[in-house]
Amino acid sequence: MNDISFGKYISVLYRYTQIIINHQLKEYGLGSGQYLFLIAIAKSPGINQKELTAQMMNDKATTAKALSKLESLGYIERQKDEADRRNYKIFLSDKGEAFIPTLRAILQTLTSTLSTEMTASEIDQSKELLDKMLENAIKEVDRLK
Amino acid sequence: MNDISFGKYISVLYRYTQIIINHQLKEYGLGSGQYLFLIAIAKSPGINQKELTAQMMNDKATTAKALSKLESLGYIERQKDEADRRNYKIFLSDKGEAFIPTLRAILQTLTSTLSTEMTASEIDQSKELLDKMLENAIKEVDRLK
DNA sequence: ATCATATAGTTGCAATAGCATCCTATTTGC
DNA sequence: GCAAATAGGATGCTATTGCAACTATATGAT
Repeated sequence: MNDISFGKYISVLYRYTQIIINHQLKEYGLGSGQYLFLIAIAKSPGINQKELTAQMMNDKATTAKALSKLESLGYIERQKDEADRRNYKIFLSDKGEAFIPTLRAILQTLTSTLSTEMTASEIDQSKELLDKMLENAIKEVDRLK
Repeated sequence: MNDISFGKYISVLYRYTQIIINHQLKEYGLGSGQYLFLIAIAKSPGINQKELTAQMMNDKATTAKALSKLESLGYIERQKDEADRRNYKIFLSDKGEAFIPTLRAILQTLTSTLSTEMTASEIDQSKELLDKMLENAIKEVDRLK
């Protein structure tokens, strides 16, 4: 009946959500590669790139590039950590702070869009199941490294 | 409790599954960008690129590039459709046919990995919920175009 | 029959992302 | 105290992907 593999579901869903988010962020000069970093920085002002990389679960190179773009667009500022000059402390700029509510609204809209015609309990279930799959994927990737 | 957005779940899960699949396909010269095409061609020998693009839900350029790679690696063959010389008919080569069982096993392993510690009914539910989200995403993307 | 339009596929470009490597600053071991 | 190892971050390269523009073939309206 439903013989579509998880691999395909995840791939298509990812690419489609990218298209939706890119479309909504375009007018702010941002793309799908940056918005999750803004959310994370808003939650933890002064965070460094290593911690951001861990939270975002990506490569440190990806973090560096996303932050470069956010900095050049004026959404964030990087301050050398004088206590350990290998680190930067990352903060939202005023422009970044001002954008956060808009961004949260955009993300809320995306969540609503994806969960159209789903009950609250189905939404919870979805997150739980995604969470389980993600945990399994993380363990497998750890095994590979 | 669980305030991770769908956007982040989907993004991380996609990237991690890519890492897993890339790792498993590496020894065959393939990457995550090609394997779903092989599955689709195995199911519909002689399919053309437009139909493949529709099934894969991606851009026709992505299809063209994936098929170029599969062809240069010897997994598929493209025959001009003499009835309409704009089309190619896509077939698996002998090498491609021979690889399909291996590929199916790899995908089965991925599915098993992702669904570790999930009951059969949770797996079904996951697919149903992914399916709903995907339908919603498709509708939204249609709206944007 | 001809010319406009539509369609299948290709190519160029840009964005995202991971891996490997490099650089500089810090820490550790002797 | 200094050499070696480690750590945070940057850079180069490659793969995947989407969009836009292009080519070549086919269809349709006049």
